[in-house]
Amino acid sequence: MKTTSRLFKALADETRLRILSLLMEGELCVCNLMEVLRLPQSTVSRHLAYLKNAGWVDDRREGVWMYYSINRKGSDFHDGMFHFLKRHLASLPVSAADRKSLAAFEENNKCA
Amino acid sequence: MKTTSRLFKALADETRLRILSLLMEGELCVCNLMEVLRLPQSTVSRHLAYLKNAGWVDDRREGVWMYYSINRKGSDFHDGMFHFLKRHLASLPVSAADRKSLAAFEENNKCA
DNA sequence: TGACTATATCCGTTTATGCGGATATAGTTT
DNA sequence: AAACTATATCCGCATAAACGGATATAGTCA
Repeated sequence: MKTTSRLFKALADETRLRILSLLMEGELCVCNLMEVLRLPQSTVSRHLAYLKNAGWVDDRREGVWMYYSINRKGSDFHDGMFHFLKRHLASLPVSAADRKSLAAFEENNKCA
Repeated sequence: MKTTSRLFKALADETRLRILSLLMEGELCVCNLMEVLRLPQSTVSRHLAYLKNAGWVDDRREGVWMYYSINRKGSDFHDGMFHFLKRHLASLPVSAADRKSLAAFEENNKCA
């Protein structure tokens, strides 16, 4: 039960929900997230560490960049919640706006 | 999005999850919850107010007693999450123990 | 009305969480 | 190795939550 509440705590923050929503499109590196969220790097990294710790995301190093993605190897709880969240978050205005600004940034690939 | 994170915050606490799990069996009054959770009345009432505020539970007065139940008139989000939670929480040891001690209390109806 | 009971709310204290600049780490390039 | 870049972690501060005893409220019964 304590574990369950910890998993929910990770979802109980607007920034982290925005991050998850963005990652549902595919993996992203920290710099992409910084740009879209317009938050300092330490803040973004902290939230990512929180999400990783709770098993929501996975990371992968590629040279100097860290790519984060939704963790597909989580528990049934993770899977079910992820599926549920995907539909819900997609319908929110903030998600749409974030996706849009992500697309703009990716076009001229500022990060690489 | 802020709304969504608020809804998750309400679930991000072990005591509140235990309360929800108990209410999934049916409505209960505050005194029942106090007994099962072994927590002071102010603490239980506070958590119930929190859950009600987030739309997770509903209340009903019957004389001097307040009966709380899962709110069935919530949003799609509430409904979906409730359905998901029901299966998950049921499988946790704490839930089983709480249900057991609730049954014991209800047998000699201490509250009424 | 007054005593009693169940519950809600208040308040001061403690604990947890978020923040972001500063610093540390790790990989890359020269 | 030295300079550079991306990311992680540290640290002090500010805000928010949880706690539970004390008090207020609302209903009941005599």
